[in-house]
This record gives sequence, C-alpha cells and structure tokens, in this order.
Amino acid sequence: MGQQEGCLSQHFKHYGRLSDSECRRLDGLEGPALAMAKGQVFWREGDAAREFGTLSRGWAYSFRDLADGTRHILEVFMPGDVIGLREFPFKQRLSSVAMLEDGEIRLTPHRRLIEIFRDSSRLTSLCFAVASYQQALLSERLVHLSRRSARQRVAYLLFELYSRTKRNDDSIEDRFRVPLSQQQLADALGLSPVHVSRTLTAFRQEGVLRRLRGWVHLLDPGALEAEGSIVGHLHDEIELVE
Amino acid sequence: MGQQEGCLSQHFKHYGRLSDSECRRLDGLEGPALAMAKGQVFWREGDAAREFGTLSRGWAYSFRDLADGTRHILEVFMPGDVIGLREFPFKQRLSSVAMLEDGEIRLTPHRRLIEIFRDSSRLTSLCFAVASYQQALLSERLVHLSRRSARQRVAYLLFELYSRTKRNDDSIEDRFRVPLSQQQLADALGLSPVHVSRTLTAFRQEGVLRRLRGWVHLLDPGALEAEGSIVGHLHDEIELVE
DNA sequence: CGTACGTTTGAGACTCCTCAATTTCTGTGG
DNA sequence: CCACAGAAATTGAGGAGTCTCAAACGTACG
Repeated sequence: MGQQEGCLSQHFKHYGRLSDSECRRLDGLEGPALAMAKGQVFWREGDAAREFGTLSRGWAYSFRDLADGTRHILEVFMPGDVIGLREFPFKQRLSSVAMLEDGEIRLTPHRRLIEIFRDSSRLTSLCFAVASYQQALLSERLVHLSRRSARQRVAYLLFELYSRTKRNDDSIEDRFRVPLSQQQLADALGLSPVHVSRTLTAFRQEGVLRRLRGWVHLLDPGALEAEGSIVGHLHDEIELVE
Repeated sequence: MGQQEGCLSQHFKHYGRLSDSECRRLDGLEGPALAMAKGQVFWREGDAAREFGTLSRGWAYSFRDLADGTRHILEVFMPGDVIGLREFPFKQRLSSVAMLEDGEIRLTPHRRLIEIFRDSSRLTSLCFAVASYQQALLSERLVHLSRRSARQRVAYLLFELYSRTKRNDDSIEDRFRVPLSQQQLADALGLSPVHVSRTLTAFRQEGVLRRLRGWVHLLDPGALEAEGSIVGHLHDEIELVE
C-alpha cells in the first residue's frame, strides 16, 4: 500500500473478489496524488463535499470540534483507506479530516461514483460494503466507549488498530505503528491525556505492551484482547454476499 | 406513518424528491406487515442477513450484548424508519434488534435492492443517503457520549428524538413520545439507570421537562438544546445532491 | 544547545457507580 | 372499582474511577 496507484482496488478487494476489468475501472477513478503535511486539515466540517479520497500514504483521522473546545476523533485512517465515502449523498462534510503525518491523498469526484452506479451493480454493492464496514467500526467503538473503563477503552482501540494493520499486511507480527499522540488517543477514547498515560504505563508494567516513538510492541496480545473484550474479529465476520 | 403501505417511499422522501414511478418502485419492495410484540427480538447478532426491514408501526431498537452482561443500545427506530440497511453487503447481522412496543415490520429481500441498483442510480443514491444518515446519527452519538456529562448525554438523546419526531411530523409542539424505560435510556447512554433517574429529576426540578408514561413534555427546549450542545439540526444539514 | 512539545507523576476534587431500601406506576383479576 | 403483584422509578449512603491542576521529566528539532 504505497505511493503507487491502485489503492482503491486494493482496498475494495477486502470486500470481495474483483475481476481485472473491475480493478481497472476502480483505479481509473483515482486522481493524482496530493501531498499533505502532518497536521494539515484538508476537509473541514461544513465544507462542500464533492469528492471522496483515498489515502495512498500516511495516516489521517476525522474529528469534530465541540463548542466547549474539546475535540473528538471519530475515525482513524491508515494508508489504503477510503475517506469520506459516507458523505457521498450529502452536500457538506459532517466532520473534519486531518493528517497524523505527512502523506498523500487521491481524490475522486462523486459524479464518477454515479457512473459506477450506472455501470456495475457489483461495484455498487462493494461501495456499500466499504461504507458499511466503516459504520461497523463506528458502532463497535460506540459500544466500547460508552460504559467501559479506561483500560478497556485503550485496549480496545489498540487492538482494533492491530487487527486492521494485520488485515492489510498479514506478515505483521507483534510490532505495529500507532502514530497518535496520547492527546489524540485521549480525543479518540473520550479520556483525559493524563489518564491515557497512566493506563499505558500500567499496561507496560504488566508486560502487556511497550510503546515508543509511534510504535506499539505487543508483548501479550491475548491479554489486550481479553481486556478489551473483543468479541470477534470484525473483518472475519464481514463477508460480502456474492 | 401508520400501518398502511408506502412507508418506504415516505422515508426516502426525507432525502430527496421522488417521482411517482420511483414511489411505486419503492413501495413495491415492501413485503406484508409482520406483527411484532413488545420486547420481541426479531434479529439476533450473527443471524443471516438476507433482508432489510421497514418499521411500519411501533418503536424498536438495535443493541449489542457484551460478555460482561451489559447491553448497549446503538440505534432507536421510530415508525417509518428503515432497519438493517447497513447490513445489506454482509452475510450476518452485526447487532440484534428488538421491539420497544407492539408494532409491525415489513421485510424486503436484499436481492430486490440489487434490482434497484441495476435500474436506477437515483434510487441507489437515495439508499446510500438513508444509510449515511443513520451513520451520521451514530457518529453524533459517539461524539456526545464519549466525554460528556450525564446531563449532556441525556439532553442530547432526548433532543435527538425530539428533532427526529419533528422531522416526521412538523405539527409536533412540545410533547413527544419516548417509549424507553430508564433502564433502556441508560443502555443507550452508557449510564446507570439510577443516574438517569437523578438526571431526569434534576431537569424536572429545573423546569426543563416533565416525563410521564412514555411521553416527554418539553417545557424549555432551548435549555435542553443548550445543555446537549447541539450544534445544528442534522437533518437540515443533510441534503441530497441532485 | 535551547526551545517546544509530549509524557509522566502527584494530590485533591468531583462525577458517577454500586448496593439497598422505599415509593410509585402499571396491569390484572376479583 | 378496588386489591394485589410485579415492574419501574426514586432516594440515600459510601466508594471507585477519572478529571483537573500543576510540576517535573524526556524527546525531537531547529
């Protein structure tokens, strides 16, 4: 999942097999790579929504800023992910999106998607699948953030990122990237940064994981999975109907 | 939004204008009304997902039961709402669905939806809109449940239900139905039932609202809206691109 | 080498939870 | 219409978890 083109078809392949012509059809949608700098906000809540994006390099996140100054991170995107597809039917962005690090984004105008709708009900279903998977991630996070302890929340989010990393690259062992600061983890988990720090320290002292410079070394994946009471691996349960 | 047919087109109209033939096309999808009893669970997490539903009478909710015995309510459905559309691309239900009261549901097999995809890119876009609106509600709830006080959570949920009620029936003044017990409100808000009770009592004593027999009498909508820091009315911001 | 940012640690306060008892509501049968 | 049983809601008291504020420490980058 690098700078090269083909991210879109790569991503869609998670949801069902693609013929060569369908791959070409999808990859033909991708615009040129736009360079994005760390911290850059490239969509803002309320902006006109005329295209969706594919993150071809770097990590990003979507967020909402509230009146009281707090920020909530809704989604964390990793390279290869599709961004903003759920806003396709609407005129405006429902959340802002910013880069966690330097990267590249390729845009696809919504009208190209409508062409797909006209041409291929198979690809239409896949678009639905992409959007639904993201919604499933959101639901899952809602469940895990509402009535759960800080330990459970942190464990859940780290395990989600671990699972998604493995989905993209099966060769991943126990080290994976988490380029979020503790402030950002806190904003994603609804905790204070201070308490995120305490929780991570506790996990380190218990020998569950170690964190350094944007990487997590998972010493005891089982313990983390149990702590987060992960029911099943979402991407295993989600299978596209043929 | 009663027992009669036509719920589907009624619901879709929220997202864009429909021609007569499109209305007929949609309403032709609805199966016969199935009677459901209060408390009845008609989909269970993991069940095969072969159809979506339209709630033609009564209220319902979707939920997840966790290993530790807690339940989390993800969505609250009111008459006219579409249920389980987001599971269209998948084989299994991602959450269970149960009735809050007696009612009726009409089912539509997923393959009928694929026919729509083939026939009409306009209706395809509308399907996307229906799913995306529900996702927007979920995101909104995620934001409001994560780092907010009990007062803010309760205010937010009640105001969401108030707004959605008004979306369906503009003549609503200040009384609207909320057929959820405090236990169920707690399960939707990630609070204990005890604290929901205390919070509602506080609102009553402050003259914000009164609750009786599944109805809420809103004495001071502005106070509730401010308490929940509602940014804007979701359904105003969401407009389908033509 | 200095500055800015991110992380760690400590102390006290506050919100919300749990447990338990009591009261009110709702529906049913006499 | 009233009596009763079961469910739902209220109220109280004590405790656990997380927050805020503040200071010290570590790390990256100019």
